[in-house]
Amino acid sequence: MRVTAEKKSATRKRILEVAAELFRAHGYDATTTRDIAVAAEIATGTLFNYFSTKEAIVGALADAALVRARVEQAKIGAESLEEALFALVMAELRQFKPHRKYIAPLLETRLSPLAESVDPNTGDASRVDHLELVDALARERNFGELSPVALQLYWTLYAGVLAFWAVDKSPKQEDTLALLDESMAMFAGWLRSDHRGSN
Amino acid sequence: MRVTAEKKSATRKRILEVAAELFRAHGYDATTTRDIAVAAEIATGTLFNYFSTKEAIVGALADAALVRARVEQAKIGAESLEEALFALVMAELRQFKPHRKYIAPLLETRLSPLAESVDPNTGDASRVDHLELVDALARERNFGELSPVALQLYWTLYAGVLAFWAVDKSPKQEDTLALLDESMAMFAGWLRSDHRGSN
DNA sequence: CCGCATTTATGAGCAGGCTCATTTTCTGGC
DNA sequence: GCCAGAAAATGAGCCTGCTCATAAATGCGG
Repeated sequence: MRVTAEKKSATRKRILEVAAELFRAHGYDATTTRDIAVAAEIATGTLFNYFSTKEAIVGALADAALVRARVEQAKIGAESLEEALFALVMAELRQFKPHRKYIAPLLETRLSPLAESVDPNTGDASRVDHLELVDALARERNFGELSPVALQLYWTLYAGVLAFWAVDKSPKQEDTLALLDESMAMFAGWLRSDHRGSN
Repeated sequence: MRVTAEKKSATRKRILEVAAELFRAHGYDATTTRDIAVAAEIATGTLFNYFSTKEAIVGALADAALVRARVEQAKIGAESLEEALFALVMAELRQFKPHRKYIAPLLETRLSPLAESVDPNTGDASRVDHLELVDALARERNFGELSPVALQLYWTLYAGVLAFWAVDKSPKQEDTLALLDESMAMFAGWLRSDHRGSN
């Protein structure tokens, strides 16, 4: 039973490795699920015992990156809310970087609030996690609990930054930094004027 | 030649009509291109002589709605920038309303800045148009020309509102109005503090 | 060791978006 | 009318994500 469990997780790992490699080499669309299965030395059907969807494979790669980003973020001390949010997103972008070329299709479906309508046990756990962290960072700095509208606005801005980053053609994606900076400044400024003011 | 041209545009119109009807009745995914072709009394292949993609059909429906929205918007006089932008987006939402149930898949690909990377002669004409109008509205009210970052931020907020609206479950989508209001207030406030201040 | 149950792997096959070689329809000059 | 060339229509068929009936593999009580 243990041997089998190990083999199973080894297969899963192998799928993720070969998929990442193929996606990086040929892009998301040009990599077929059959390609991945062959490279991982399993049957096509078996692939779908491990991941319910082609997109779920990229999703798993992204989740792993987000976990690493969270660890990185926890080490950073930031004064203002702007700085803390900036650092949070930067940590994620650093981890996403190797996957930048093929992660776009995932971002579209995963960042969109359109995805939120589906049942809550799906992959929007990462969104909930992220928003909880943002809320905690705001509370630590004496902003009240963030309203649903505030969270929605934050998420929109966050999604906008990631989407921009995915296609940012400036040499080192420095344009994304500028956008992120302005986005977080805008959000924090709005929070202070529109919310604290009425507290 | 003229007769033919008329017949061609009649076919196009017929495709759009039956597609809208089928999408409304069964949703975007459940409606196949074969269904549309049968309902329009043409062959599957012919459908793709008129629209290069299934999504392009929804795109054409959306474009028509946007044209009507623009007409509606031109009639509205608004004082502040917030009010003008609010009115602009409201006009679009009113026109999109009949298509709300099936328009979501289109929004994902069309609103995302991810789409901007492709060549500029594609469907992002509507984005350029919209942003030019926003820029004009801002100029009329003595904001300077909007910077690329400002336009990017605006577009992100706009996309966030539309995406929210598409899945808004409040009875009359009144939650969308609140979000739109806050979004535009945030944007206009940021414009004033961050940009005019340094002029 | 041996059935037996449960879990996992397999690949033929389906569905649906889209293509393209072929056929049909149209047009303009004689 | 009639014919050549252009434009449009056609539907068989390709590709690819995904499913599902079937077959192996594994674990376990006796």
